[in-house]
Amino acid sequence: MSHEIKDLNNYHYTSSYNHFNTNNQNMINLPYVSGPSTYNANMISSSQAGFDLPSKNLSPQGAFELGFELSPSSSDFFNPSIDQENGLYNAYNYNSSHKSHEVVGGGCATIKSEVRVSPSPSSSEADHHPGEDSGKIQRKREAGDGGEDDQRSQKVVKTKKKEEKKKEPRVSFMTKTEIDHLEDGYRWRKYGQKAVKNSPYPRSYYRCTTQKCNVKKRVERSYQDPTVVITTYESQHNHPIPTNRRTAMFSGTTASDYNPSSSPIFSDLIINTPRSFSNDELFRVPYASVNVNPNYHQQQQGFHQQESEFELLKEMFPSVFFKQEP
DNA sequence: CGGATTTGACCCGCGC
DNA sequence: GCGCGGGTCAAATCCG
Repeated sequence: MSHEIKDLNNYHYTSSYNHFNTNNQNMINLPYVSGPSTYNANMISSSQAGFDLPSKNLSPQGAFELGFELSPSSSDFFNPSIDQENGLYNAYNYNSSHKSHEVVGGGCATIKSEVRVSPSPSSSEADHHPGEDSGKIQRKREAGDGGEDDQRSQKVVKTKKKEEKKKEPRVSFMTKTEIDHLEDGYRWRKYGQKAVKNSPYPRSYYRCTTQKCNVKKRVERSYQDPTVVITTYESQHNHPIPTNRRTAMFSGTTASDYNPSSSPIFSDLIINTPRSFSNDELFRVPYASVNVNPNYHQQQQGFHQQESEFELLKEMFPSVFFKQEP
């Protein structure tokens, strides 16, 4: 069955931000909000948001704790570190020494659907992400081409795999929704499903259907809170959102209409400010891009630091930042 | 009929 | 070395 919700108004809504959803998805206020390591902690602080957090989450790291408890694999994705090699998130001035205090830095966060963004480096030794797709495919192909070269090929592949693993940015976030596969504007093909240890809920594996785009995402439901869906994106899209997939996120809201402080959307989404990522930037800049010219190629042209930061975010969460033209 | 999903098999890395 | 768990493949199946 297709997971597309073609008939729903929220078709274009991104899963992770489905608190914007005006349709009936049984969205429930999430009592915790957190950002990830890099974006995260500073962006959203659950413990200070005044939610009715479970007692176990009352610590500044409450949200993280929940995330880590969800599943062993999930915890990897919330690893609050950064890939210093690819430097992908360096723009956020992340300092790993702050990782245990990032959440503290936040102010008030009000959000209806939790957004846990966690660009996790794959470089960590503890970050075990076996089975990198490209590597496997290559391995199989090479193995099939010539038997004598198998071992040598495999060694090369293994090396490549390690290198690739180090450079795969991951972003995880949790969404309170009953929908398993949430729309984010891109087209995905499900290529696998596995049972998750200690969880009655399976984990689904999706791959971006766009050619030459090796972005993958995993979707699993928290066994502790079945209403929470954990989505993990791996790598970045190298293409714009498919044009036939329109993001209705901001439909009805024009550039002139938009006001972060008064918007019914963002009035519920007040995210803490990362050290190098202010609220103003978080919302104003993307909107500027959205409303002025949501063109992918222009995204490619990061003119300064702020924009480059948003490029990453926009790629990670395109449907948050883009309004696709009809 | 083409594309998406399902699902069992397989591979790999890691821990013991 | 072996077992386990995560991740992927690919044939079968489903569906519009």
